[in-house]
Amino acid sequence: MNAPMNIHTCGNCGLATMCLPLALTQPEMTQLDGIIKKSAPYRRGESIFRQGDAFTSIYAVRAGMVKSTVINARGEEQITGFYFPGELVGLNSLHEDFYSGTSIALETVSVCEIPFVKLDELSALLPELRRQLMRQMSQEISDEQNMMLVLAKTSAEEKLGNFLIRLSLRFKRLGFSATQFRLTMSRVDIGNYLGLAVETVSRTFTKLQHRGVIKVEGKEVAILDMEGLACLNDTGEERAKVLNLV
Amino acid sequence: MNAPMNIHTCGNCGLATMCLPLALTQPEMTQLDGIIKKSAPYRRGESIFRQGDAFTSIYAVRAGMVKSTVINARGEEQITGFYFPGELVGLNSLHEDFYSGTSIALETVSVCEIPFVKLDELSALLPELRRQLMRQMSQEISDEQNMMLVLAKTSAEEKLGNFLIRLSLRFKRLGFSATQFRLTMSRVDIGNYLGLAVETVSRTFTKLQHRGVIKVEGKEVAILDMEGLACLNDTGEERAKVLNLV
DNA sequence: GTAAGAACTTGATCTAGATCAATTATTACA
DNA sequence: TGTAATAATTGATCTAGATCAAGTTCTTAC
Repeated sequence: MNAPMNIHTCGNCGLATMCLPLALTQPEMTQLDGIIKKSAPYRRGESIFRQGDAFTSIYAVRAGMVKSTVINARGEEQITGFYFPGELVGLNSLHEDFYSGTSIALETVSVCEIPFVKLDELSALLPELRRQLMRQMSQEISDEQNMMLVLAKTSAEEKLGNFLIRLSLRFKRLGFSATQFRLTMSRVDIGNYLGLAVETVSRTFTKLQHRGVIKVEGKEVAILDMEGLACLNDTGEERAKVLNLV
Repeated sequence: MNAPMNIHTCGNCGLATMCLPLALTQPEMTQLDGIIKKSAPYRRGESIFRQGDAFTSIYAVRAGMVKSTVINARGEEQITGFYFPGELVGLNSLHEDFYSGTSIALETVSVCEIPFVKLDELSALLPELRRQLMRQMSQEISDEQNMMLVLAKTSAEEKLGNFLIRLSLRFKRLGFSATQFRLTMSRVDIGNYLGLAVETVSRTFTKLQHRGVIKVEGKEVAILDMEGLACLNDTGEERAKVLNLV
């Protein structure tokens, strides 16, 4: 009974089952805890690390939402992803000596800082830790490929629909409502991420609302017809055309 | 002197320095060789694995070029990437029990099949192998984020320019000419990958040629002005407007 | 509580690139 | 070596979404 309850550890973290400690035994979790650095929470707009900083650690989000951005060839900021609690930030940088992007808190955010050298060493000893790290990297590759599909192939409606559904799934995984949630990011951020002008994002929200698929009130979104939101492409598109234009 | 020279091993592979064996010692390479399965080369159009197959192995490309595809929500095939010799295919699937996409040989292709369970076990013993695997995964995350930028933000010209430059860099890395190469993939494939109609790909090739930035003859491409190709966005765009319209 | 600035919405117009259609090159195969 | 079949180019037209412009609503700080 040495560890007071108010100290945050992997063992008492509700996210353990969707984060690195997944499948670790108690003593293994303690080992992982041993290398994790805690830090003061970040406030809205603060950066956890910045593009070009020396790469030292990856970060597990513990509370709040984080956005990742890079500066593109044109010098504009481009959002490459949003990260929820239980997700790892910085995995795109460990092949280099510096962070290849900037991570910014979208609200008050707590993270676990995991020095990569130590994580790598520990992953030699703990097979489940190693495998979970790889799985999370693989998952990120997979997610990004999915995002590439969306960006390359789909209309504004489908992009936004897909975006909302993915948010919904992640809220659900965290134990929140899958059908009603608050968007942490601005319309500008959404447009930036989806490759759409802000105006288009706004108009598309309105359009989907008129169609009865969602209900929007500022940042509050309710998904009324999950099925419909998922099928804005084939039947949905056709049905919409029929309903609106004939 | 037991191993005959004509047997392919990591030790005598020219790609070793840009593939998993990077930084391994000779005996370590031999260990890695021990788990790698060789197979007959694949012919153009043949699949190395298919979406939905049980996930068992990742593959290192040894010769030829491979494309990765997935079937999207609309049931259409979408290309998620092209893989050169020295690159790993299948990293996006190791968080699941089945392959999340299909890999197809674009020409005659040789691969090294690496059973993942064995690779994982070996990576516990060989720190440099483990780190290189992670680096290659991280590199892929990074590349895909870059691709997301391109898809989300840029014009047809910039997309194609970026595509050609990335091909160029990879040919160069393999010791081939960075300024003159043969496109292995069709215009349809390029369009599919970049989110453009075939016609637009074709027209954009023509446009870039007229501008003197590249020279195209069917599948043969020569980059005449690398700088210009890289800057189709800012100055390039402006200059082009001035030259063409005023 | 309110003023100033963000963030968001809506409307009007313009354009890059999709789509449709036809022609010309390549490739593959008998 | 000739001929389908396939791939690539070019032209004409159409449209989704960008851009420009003008409100409106929400935040935040004093």
